[in-house]
Amino acid sequence: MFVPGEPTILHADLDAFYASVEQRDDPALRGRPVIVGGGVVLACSYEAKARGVRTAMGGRMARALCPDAIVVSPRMEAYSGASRAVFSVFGSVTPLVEPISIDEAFLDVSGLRRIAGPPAEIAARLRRQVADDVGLPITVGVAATKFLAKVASRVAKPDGLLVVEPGGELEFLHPLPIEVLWGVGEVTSRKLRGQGVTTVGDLAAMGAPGLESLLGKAAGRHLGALAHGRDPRRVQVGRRRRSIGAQRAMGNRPIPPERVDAVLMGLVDRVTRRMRRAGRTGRTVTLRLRFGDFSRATRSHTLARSTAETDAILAAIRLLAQAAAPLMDERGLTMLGVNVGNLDDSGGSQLELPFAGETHPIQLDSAVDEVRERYGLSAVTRATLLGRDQGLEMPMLPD
DNA sequence: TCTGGGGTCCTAGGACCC
DNA sequence: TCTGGGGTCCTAGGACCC
Repeated sequence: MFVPGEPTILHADLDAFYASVEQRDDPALRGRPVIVGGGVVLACSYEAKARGVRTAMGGRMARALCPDAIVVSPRMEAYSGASRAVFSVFGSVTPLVEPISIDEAFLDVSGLRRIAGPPAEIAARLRRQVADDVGLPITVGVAATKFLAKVASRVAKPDGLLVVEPGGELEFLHPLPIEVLWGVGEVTSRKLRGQGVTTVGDLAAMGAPGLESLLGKAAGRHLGALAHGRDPRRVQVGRRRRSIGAQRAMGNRPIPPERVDAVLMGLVDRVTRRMRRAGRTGRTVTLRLRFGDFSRATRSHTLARSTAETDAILAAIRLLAQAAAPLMDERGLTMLGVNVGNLDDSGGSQLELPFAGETHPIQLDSAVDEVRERYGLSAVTRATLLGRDQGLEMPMLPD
């Protein structure tokens, strides 16, 4: 049975984020169909969506649907800058912010009624402030649970605000198509529709045993609960990433065998740099492959110790690639990816000191001394010599 | 229309340990 | 000589999300 609760969770979601940033920065793009990305559509403005263009669609089809669209290359720095500005607005509303991606987050405003007014007012102010400070449209859903708040923002898009009032949750939820449920993608949708289940209400009426036998235990249980409006998940602050990866696709052209090692070196370098910058180390190294027929494969290996060192991770990736070579020959390789998971903290922030010329253990020692002089003896927990390109990495104690 | 790059979580089998 | 039940970790694959 569903127990209605106070709508105190906000789901804030920027509208057509990349495309909106482009329209903000170039007045000539405003009011016009804008597509970000060339080969595939990374994002598109609502004017383009109205013509049938969708995220992840092939560029050729997008241009066919909307020949007058303006296609722009992505500017990732502009988007992360805009994202930081928006999250700083979130942070001014409440410290209880759970980021979900570059352009959306949950906010828990349950304790703020006395000082900031009811959630609906907080949400309206938040939207105004993002518009005024950052110049971007944002939609906010407000409800008693994360899931309902997320559905509310989806229904309210674009540039909207929707509060799911207590007691009205199921009335709001049950007429909606099953695809609004988090966890219903193409495959699950097909399975459910095959059973005549098309709305969330249908799914709620289905009962746990049928659902679990159709979709598996965890997924069945999860979706059954959501369909009844049950979602006990709290807004979590300070969640950390569990894996870091990079990949490289070559369209439908195969990657020649003699290029594989060079691509892998580039990917490993990208991943390990990002790991060191984030102060993370990892143990499980995964090689991801995609082939001409769009089948996929992964090969992974777990190292004895957690690391962010380029050499150690590259060595593991090379062994995996060697073992997978027959597969690549057979099916024609079109994508290579490198992932490091099983992420640990390496114990705080870290410092990279680039050296010109050869690195040497003595330089490491003097660098450690220098850091200790500046920040105290306990500042350096570990120092690693990473080789000429990487300089020094020194995980520091948290501050 | 063939399909980018970054992630999360779940399942299932096998190895290994107690 | 044969053998239980429970737990953890690792690997591979798959669905899904933005």
